[in-house]
Amino acid sequence: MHAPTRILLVDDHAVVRTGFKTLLENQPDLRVVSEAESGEQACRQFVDHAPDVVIMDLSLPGIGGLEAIRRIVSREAGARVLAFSMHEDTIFVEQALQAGARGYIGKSSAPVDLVEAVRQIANGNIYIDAEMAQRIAFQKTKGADSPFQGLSTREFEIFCLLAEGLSVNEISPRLSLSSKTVANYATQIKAKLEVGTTAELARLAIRHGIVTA
Amino acid sequence: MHAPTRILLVDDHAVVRTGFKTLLENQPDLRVVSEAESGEQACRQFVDHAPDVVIMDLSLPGIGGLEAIRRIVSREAGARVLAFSMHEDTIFVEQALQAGARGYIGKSSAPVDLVEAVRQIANGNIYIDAEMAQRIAFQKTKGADSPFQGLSTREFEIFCLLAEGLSVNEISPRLSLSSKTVANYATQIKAKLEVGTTAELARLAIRHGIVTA
DNA sequence: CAGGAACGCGGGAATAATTCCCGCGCCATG
DNA sequence: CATGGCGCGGGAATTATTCCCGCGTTCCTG
Repeated sequence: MHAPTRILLVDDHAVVRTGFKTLLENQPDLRVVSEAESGEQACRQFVDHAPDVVIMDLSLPGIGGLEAIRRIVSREAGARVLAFSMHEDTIFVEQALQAGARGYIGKSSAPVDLVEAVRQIANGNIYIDAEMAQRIAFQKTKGADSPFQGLSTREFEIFCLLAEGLSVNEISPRLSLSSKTVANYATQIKAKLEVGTTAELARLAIRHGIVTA
Repeated sequence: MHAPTRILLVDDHAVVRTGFKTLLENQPDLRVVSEAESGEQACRQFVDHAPDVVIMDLSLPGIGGLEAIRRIVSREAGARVLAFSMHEDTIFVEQALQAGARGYIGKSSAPVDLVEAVRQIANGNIYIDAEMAQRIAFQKTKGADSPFQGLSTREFEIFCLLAEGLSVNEISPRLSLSSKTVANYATQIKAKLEVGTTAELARLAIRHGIVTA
């Protein structure tokens, strides 16, 4: 029997944190040794407690979860971080893994998956929410690394203006184009980005830092 | 000793639900008798189990939490619903109470507050997250208004869905409304918020934390 | 309790936007 | 030099949006 896996739990919602903690500590091989409710705090707790696994919510106040992961991993390259997020967008998974996380569980994960994920990560493996993994794999085959790479220059330009909230009829004079042309581009852009509405398009742009909210 | 308070727990995140349940059932006087992960399911579970208290997440798939509260309360005027949300904007509290909720706890609530809230609601009292209550009170005195306070309940609900990227034709079946009605609301909402496009509307919503990017 | 105002809902009709399909010219790349 | 992507936009059909209207309900308020 090994010593229990020591966990640092990071989430800004106290109720969620408590729930997670209770859930994890029902397992004899897991122990929550520390909690944090912000990215900054998480970094400090990490150096103080040197946990085996960090469970990190991605949507944190202050520096976000992603930045916190980045800082932790840059300090300790072998750090084992399990990212958690309510968001179902695959971009968060990719971002988290990019930042150095070893695993990801999402909103649709069953509680048992959380426990399993922690064990896998503790053993040095990676664990990615099955549904998310599938969706990412699917996207890769379609060649969509960054969703915007598929856009041509003109398309991207118009995409930005749409995301900023301009209408087709505001864009066309600005670019000295027919409104017909801009409308056609807009249709094409939405198809390429797989969004149905300009609101979705705006959110996508904001997520990627293309425009500010 | 009374019989334990029977609770219906509604949240679409399985992990959160499990956490809440564990937390609640550590209390001898509380019992989770049923769970639901969508508004529709919540309505059905409500009639099936007639719980003493419903704990309702406001951000649900399908019909939202607000709509679910409205349906439950319209069926059973005395229903005791405790609204819960991750959002920190006071507008959600106001909307939830408007819809018929008897209480509200927010993201910053401590676990003990959740338990306390349930007990208060079960006793027929109301319970509003202290921080939220203060902020609302403060806003009232200040006359400091969020641009959304001019929206009616229905308008706000549709505003959220539009901001999330749903089209008029996706919203109308979800709320059991004519697409004509939703389209009319959309026009009205854009006029009230002084935006010309749904992309602007989405950015506005994101800026105010109504929806996430 | 009557009157008014705000809300929720949706039809009708005109207008505007979106979409699909098409063609043209350009220019780079194999 | 042909092939394919890009930029540009017209035509036509389809949808969406908008403005205006009415109806019923509810909730005050005088």
